Amino acid sequence: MSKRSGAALRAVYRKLHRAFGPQGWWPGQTPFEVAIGAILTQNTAWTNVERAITRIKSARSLSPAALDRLPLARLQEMIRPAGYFRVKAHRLKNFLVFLKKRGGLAALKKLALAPCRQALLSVNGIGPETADSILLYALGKPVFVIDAYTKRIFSRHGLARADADYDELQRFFMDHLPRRADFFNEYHALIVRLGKEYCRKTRPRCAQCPLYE
DNA sequence: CCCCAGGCGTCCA
DNA sequence: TGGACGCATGGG
Repeated sequence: MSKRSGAALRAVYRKLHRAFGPQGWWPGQTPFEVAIGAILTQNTAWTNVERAITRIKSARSLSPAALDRLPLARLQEMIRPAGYFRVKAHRLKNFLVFLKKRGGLAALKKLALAPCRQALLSVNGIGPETADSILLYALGKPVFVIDAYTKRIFSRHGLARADADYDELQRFFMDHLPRRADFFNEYHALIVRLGKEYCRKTRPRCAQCPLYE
């Protein structure tokens, strides 16, 4: 069962990679930008996050110090296009306080995976997916990111239980795949690509999914 | 008009 | 421990 699951997961990866090629994730130039994007994209279309990040950049505020100096109300207006802007402004501020206390992302990166994850999860507004996105795409840690697309795709294709929670699903991937950051990076990016194009909730193009090939 | 998007915290049984 | 609910903008 363990071996077969691993083979199935690797087969899915091969199909996705053949269909879409390398995705070059995360869309963001610095670890800090990646982390900010990870918070802003919570339950939100990425195009809206891009608008918000563009506005932050235009204001020359895309750094921990500059964002920290920004009054809450100004931050809210800046990230308004990303939705949930009041909630997310607080979450960004919480993250900035955390970063300052921890000595920045570079210091955080020196920690081992488990304590680093635990630290991120202690921030109010950073849950498992956001923490894992930061760990993988900002800090280069070998952790598998689970998101709504992952659950939907793998349960629709009968490869995972529909009622599996986050940690269960993550263990499923991490116990059956080689734990390499660049591999997890590409795999998750491909899942999102597939999800956006072929695995929406309402199944517009479900039948043309490249996984059926 | 409707549904949807790369979640999370809070509240309550 | 887990389900309901609020949070909000922009696109289809």
